[in-house]
Amino acid sequence: MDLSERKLKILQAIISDYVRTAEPVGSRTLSKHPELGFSPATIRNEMADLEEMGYLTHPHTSAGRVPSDKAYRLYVNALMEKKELSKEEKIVIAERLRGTTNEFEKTIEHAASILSEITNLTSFALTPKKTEDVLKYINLLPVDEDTVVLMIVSESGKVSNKAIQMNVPYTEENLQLLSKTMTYNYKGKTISQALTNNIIANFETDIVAMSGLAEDVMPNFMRTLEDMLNVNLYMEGLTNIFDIPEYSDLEKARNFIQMLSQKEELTRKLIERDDGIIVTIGEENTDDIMQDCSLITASYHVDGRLVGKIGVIGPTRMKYGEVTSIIEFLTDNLNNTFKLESGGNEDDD
Amino acid sequence: MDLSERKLKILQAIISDYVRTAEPVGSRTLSKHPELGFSPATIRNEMADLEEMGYLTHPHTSAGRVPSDKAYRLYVNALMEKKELSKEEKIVIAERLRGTTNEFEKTIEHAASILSEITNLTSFALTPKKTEDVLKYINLLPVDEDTVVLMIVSESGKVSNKAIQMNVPYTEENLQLLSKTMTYNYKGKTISQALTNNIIANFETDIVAMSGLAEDVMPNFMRTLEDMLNVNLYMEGLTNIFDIPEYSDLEKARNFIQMLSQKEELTRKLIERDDGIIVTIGEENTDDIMQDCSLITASYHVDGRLVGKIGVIGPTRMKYGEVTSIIEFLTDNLNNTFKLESGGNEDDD
DNA sequence: GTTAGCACTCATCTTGCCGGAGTGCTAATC
DNA sequence: GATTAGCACTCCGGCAAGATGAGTGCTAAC
Repeated sequence: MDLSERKLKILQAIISDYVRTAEPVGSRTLSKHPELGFSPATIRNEMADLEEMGYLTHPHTSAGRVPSDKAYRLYVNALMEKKELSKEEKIVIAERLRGTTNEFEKTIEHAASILSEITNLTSFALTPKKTEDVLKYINLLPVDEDTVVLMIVSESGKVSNKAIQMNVPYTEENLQLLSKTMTYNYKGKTISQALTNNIIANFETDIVAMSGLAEDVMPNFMRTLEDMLNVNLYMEGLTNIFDIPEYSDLEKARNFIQMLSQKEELTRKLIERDDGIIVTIGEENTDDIMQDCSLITASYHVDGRLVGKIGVIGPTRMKYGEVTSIIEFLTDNLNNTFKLESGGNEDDD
Repeated sequence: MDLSERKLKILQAIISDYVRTAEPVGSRTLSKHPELGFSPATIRNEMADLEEMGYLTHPHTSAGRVPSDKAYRLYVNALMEKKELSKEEKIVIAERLRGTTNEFEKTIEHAASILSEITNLTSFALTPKKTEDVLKYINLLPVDEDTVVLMIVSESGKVSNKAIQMNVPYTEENLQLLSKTMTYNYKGKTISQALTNNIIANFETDIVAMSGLAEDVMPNFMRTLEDMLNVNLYMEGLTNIFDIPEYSDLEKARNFIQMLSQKEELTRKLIERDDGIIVTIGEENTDDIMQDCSLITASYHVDGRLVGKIGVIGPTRMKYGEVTSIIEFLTDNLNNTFKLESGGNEDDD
């Protein structure tokens, strides 16, 4: 059941009108489109067909047509033209992104805020999950009698640490030995590899004198590794939702904001999305609560290895072409930023 | 112009009714109050007086009376009874607070979430500003040829660090020397003292060999100290606002949420509030945007020295007595938690 | 000083009406 | 056979009129 050229044109016109105005589109309005030289009646017939095929719906008998999720899907897959950003726009975005401090987290946060400003949608950005980050250096430092600081440095320049309360007395020598052993065992391993490889077992047999020390240190080491995997979620333009007619209903606005307030859950959902630019439209979202939203996410890369996410969430009625172009440009930009300038010059915390 | 006993009683009844129902209170309703054995007409006269004195307002002629901010202020200062929490409530709260992991930040976050749940308002919590935190130990650690990790440990157990890209080559010996000098100079100083006391000047004259090193390190040291002063703002129950009749207007809800989205600004405002339980009602807030909100904040202490904030924000029509009692109990609880268990057992980040 | 009574005000809810936008169907037209 | 004009029909949204009811202010009586 292929769509005729004409049906496609009509569908496209309906989508573009509806996206612009948020009003159901009628046959008369459409017949005035320059590319559509047909009378309203003809268009009505075509629209009736399109409705039967599931591409359009009808809020009520005497209203115009509204695109269905299926129509948006078709649009995104086939009809949509990616809007190439103008030179000026590109410059503005690039400038604003570069204008930030060169702190990693701040740059990400800023990218989200730019995105929400340009698209007038709610945007978010997720810092990379450091599963693939490689351990470089582990050290244990004496602070006072019963406190030792564990420090872990990774290739990406991230430094993590934890103050450990020691239950057994330690000597500086033992501490150094343990540091070296740990570095020897874990250096070059990714965090996720390290997490599945607890070397405490070896200690217990190998070096009896250190087993007590290791028992104090290793659980903390593991927990710190886990902490290193934590990602930050930045969100911007939450109140943009109030400008969107679809959410002029208080109950809907509430649900939307409530959904976005559940940061842990949201983070989980965003992380598990595939890489690249992914568009999910309305019902395609597995989540009940997101059934009338569309979500566009993209991944950016740090050092070509760590993967973060950035994207927008908004009503199914959104400018898919424009938004994807912007996100694409933005992630390209981030990829470059984090390729060239990356190194140890980033911040912990 | 003192208020008669009777006027006070009437005012109190109006406030308690209005807080409960969110509806303007009429004379007939009031005359049915058990403590108010007067006819509606008498009460009307008194209400007219109270209105003249600025304690009541009138949405329109044929509506009941609504308390003004001035009335709430009087209520909070003199009329309100602090509601002593019941044993069960106390136990529930204490249990839930204790049930969290013993990570500092998580506990604070959890406290905010408990607070918003119990009060049905929007709550927030601010981690302590560490201005008064005392430096304990500073170390510089070689990582690779041009990377050094700066580590700062404070009395409160906070460990901060920063990977530094070195522009000049270093020797391990120099590094140690600099570490020691810095520790010697800064140990026992508070962060705010340290920030106003850049010792780089001394280096340039004293130890020429190290001046290059210090020039690389010191700016990073200062920046890290500044970072250590950053506080985290947790917010919970943002969508509770939608349950409050005052905010059933979309525009108002939007403004409220927009205000709370500006985290930096909000943080600043909260920090600069006085310690102890502070209630600001409606117009008392210096901020335009908060003129129809009331804000209740309290401070909690860590180690008796560092001060954090916790509180709620909601409509001026709120249960001041109940809320302040809850906040008081919660901060007492936090104070105890952070007095006994504090030490080095907290997390960075 | 207190209260009953009464006229008056004003918001809100209900109802009915009308206009406009848009549809579906049929018959005429190209 | 595809296209179009015409027309009856549907439904939403806005508006006005009227009814309702809560509450007030004032006056006069208790």
